[in-house]
Amino acid sequence: MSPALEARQVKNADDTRQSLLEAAFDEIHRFGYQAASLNAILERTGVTKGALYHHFGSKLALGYAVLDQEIATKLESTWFEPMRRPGNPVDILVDTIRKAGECIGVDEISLGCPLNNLAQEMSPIDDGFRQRIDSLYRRWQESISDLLARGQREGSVNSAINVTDTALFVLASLEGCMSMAKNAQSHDVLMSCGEGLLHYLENLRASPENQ
Amino acid sequence: MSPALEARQVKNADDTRQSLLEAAFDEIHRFGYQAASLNAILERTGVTKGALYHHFGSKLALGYAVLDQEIATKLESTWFEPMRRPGNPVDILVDTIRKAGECIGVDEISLGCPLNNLAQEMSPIDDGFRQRIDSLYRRWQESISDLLARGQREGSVNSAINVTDTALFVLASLEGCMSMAKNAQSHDVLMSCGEGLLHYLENLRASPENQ
DNA sequence: GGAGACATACCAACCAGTATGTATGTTGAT
DNA sequence: ATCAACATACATACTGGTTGGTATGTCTCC
Repeated sequence: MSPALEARQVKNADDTRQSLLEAAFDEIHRFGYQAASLNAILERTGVTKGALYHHFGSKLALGYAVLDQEIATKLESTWFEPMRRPGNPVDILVDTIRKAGECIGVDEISLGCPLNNLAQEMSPIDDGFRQRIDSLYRRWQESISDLLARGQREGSVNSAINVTDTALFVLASLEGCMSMAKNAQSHDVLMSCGEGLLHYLENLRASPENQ
Repeated sequence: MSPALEARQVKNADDTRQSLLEAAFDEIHRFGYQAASLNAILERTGVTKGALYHHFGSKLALGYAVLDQEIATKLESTWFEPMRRPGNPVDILVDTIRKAGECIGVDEISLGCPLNNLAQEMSPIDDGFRQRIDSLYRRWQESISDLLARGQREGSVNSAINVTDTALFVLASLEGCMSMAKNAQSHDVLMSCGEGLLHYLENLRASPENQ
């Protein structure tokens, strides 16, 4: 009975913590970190300020936790994990990008990529944010470069390209396309900009005579 | 004597206004629009709050003025104007990008592109900002697509590409490269990411047999 | 004497953060 | 088995500081 009670209490505490993280993610996604209001987060969750400061020592700690937990897990499931699956690397890259682009709503488009939002806002003014964002971008870049490197070993990706630099450019273009679509608030812009990226990716395939 | 005195007074007023615009640009560039402090701007310029509200009706009006005047003129001189000059279009594009990348300091890199910063922060929460930013991006895209279209007419650019979509992707990649470099706070990242873009631009040239 | 170009003093709203209180367990000694 | 001591997980009320904005006064130039 003791472990059951303990489990229930712990789960309730974890629930409040999680609901705070989710509300904070949304608030930050909408207004940015600096303009995010703790009071607004508390109002939406029904949690009190005492509870918030029990779980997170400061607004900064809450922001870091949003990055480390909410944003990192979202990236893992929609980008990193699909890219580890077997298959033709360029096909996988194209599929992952296309799938991410297709299943996104107009409201999500206009809110933009949460990671890029935080990067643009916080990296120049807080090194804690910057380093956390940097490590996530590095993992993202590595997911792509690992994929391309495998393609080179298997002969499906042009062996002349530098996979590290190419992965960086692909990631930059990806974020750039989302930025343009965000400001235009247009799914069409995302798609026609994405077409440019997909066209670039096709050029990465090994030319037939080399295969 | 009368016109001279008038000129001096008018010039003083214009000077105040201009120094407010410049300080506001810098403050917004550093901290974003929402976190930009009017008091900080006043402190740096030595202008009083009464003077600020004499020239600008609100913080929003000041923000719009920074976009319409400061940012727009900077874009014109470093991007739009060079692209209207005669010469091989792809060469011009490459030169303009390379030149912009070379003469930028590390501190400017970590502050990022002022237009992109404002776009990411403000476009979802204020339509006045969004529309102004959108029109600037459209002019930027047009500068590029006009250049590419001229190249197609002159036979130096691959006639198969859609110049509008290509210009959009080039612009997106450009902003993406600057975003990655901003977060990495690294000139090297800007350069190696920019190499990816320049490599893409080379593919836009008309293939020899078609010339 | 009236308009342009400020200067000074002030205000209500909001912000992150804190001090204090409390209800509910958990634990260890008797 | 019971009770004191302690810890967790909050809840309430408050504080000092900052924010954008305004009301009013002043000085100069035409």
